[in-house]
Amino acid sequence: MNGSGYNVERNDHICFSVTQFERGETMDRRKEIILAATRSFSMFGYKATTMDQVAKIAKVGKGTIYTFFSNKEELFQEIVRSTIREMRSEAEAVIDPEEPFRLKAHQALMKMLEFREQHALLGKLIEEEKEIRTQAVQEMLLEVEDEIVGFIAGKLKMAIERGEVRPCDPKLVAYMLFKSYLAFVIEWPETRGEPLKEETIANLFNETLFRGLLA
Amino acid sequence: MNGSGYNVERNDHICFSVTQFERGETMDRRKEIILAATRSFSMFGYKATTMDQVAKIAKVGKGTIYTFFSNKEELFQEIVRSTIREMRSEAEAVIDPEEPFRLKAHQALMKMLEFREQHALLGKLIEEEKEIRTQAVQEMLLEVEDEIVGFIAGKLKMAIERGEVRPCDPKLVAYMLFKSYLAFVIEWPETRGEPLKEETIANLFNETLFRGLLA
DNA sequence: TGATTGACCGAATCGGTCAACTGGTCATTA
DNA sequence: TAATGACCAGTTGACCGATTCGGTCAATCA
Repeated sequence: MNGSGYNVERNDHICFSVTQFERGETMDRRKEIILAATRSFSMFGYKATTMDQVAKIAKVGKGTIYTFFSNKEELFQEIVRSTIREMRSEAEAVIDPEEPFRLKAHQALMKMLEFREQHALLGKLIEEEKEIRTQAVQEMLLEVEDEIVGFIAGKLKMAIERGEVRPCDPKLVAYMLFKSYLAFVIEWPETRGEPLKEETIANLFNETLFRGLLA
Repeated sequence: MNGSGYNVERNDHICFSVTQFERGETMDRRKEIILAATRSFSMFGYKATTMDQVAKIAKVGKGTIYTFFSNKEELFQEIVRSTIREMRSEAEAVIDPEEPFRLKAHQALMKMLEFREQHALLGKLIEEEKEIRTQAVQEMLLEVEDEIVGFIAGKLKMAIERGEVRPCDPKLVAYMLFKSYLAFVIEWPETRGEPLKEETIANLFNETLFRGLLA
């Protein structure tokens, strides 16, 4: 653990021989495994994904997986965490500190809505947590929620200090934003059939919550 | 079905003899059954409530229940629907048309938070749907969601026409209000341990969403 | 005579068992 | 020496008899 909010794994077990590393073979194997596992987790969920299956799709022996990841759960965590890291850095990248709060919020939201594949993974995991309550999935989703809510809350806190946003409890508002986002992106399509247009969702947030937050 | 949004059952099977009806005995039996079933559904949920149990609590023979309700699911629907009707009329009662939108919204929200404490039924059903996915409960909760979202959307539409609320898609905003409400009332206590104070929730809504909706 | 009842029935559910599967290891291989 | 897949122990879920439950109806009651 470090103080930045991310868990940085101790990767002692990843020790490349120079030749292999130079030829890029080891990284390819690792990447293939992650790619295969990501696809399988997205399609079948955590529990229904077998390590044999991952090995087969990645075209490696099962034992090879265990030279990179100490067990199934760690492979899973690595995938979900790097997904979240990627989303976070893209969000940061799209936020221009010079712009007003509402525009920044709108742009960040639009950027998040672009992550279709990542949404597919999270959607599958949420489904699995609802239907079979896999413990590893439950724990991971809680971590994801904390991570995202914490991120949003941090941004809100700064905006409040800058006087751009009226004083409020950033944690609660961030929680509301996150849950509303999930409701529209994941739950609405499930019960109402058709997913909402990205623009529709972004405009809705912009015209209600983002507007209501302004100082 | 009729057009008003409620299902009005064809009650051909309820034919009172004049004497019994005058003595109020038939209505008492029906009420006792509904009371017993409401208590049992609230305490144990739909699946764990047996018809023998309901008959015992209501102090009637099991067969008597089937003279009023054609099966367990219909009894259940009758109870949930009348609970929703009650919620609806309590909400209507607390809304003073003369008051400004934000105050009405705030008061209705407070009333709902209060209602929830007195009526454990819906909370129990949400718990059951999450834990054992009883189909009858799932279907009923979807109907409840539609009913409530429709109700809120109607109020919003009127407020928009009155010029009190800025133009927006009432269905989407109502959905967001409903889902946020559930997030704070049901999910927050589950993952964060302590439930939020009613006042905290109501103020949060008031200071963000309700404010953002104003024309 | 018509309302009420609870014993009864078939269907659904439960708990217990065991074969099949899965995560993880490690001796063998190239 | 990195990669592998046969192998092992622990877990799972398909299967099955026993039990419970929703719903019926002939007998009872007022």
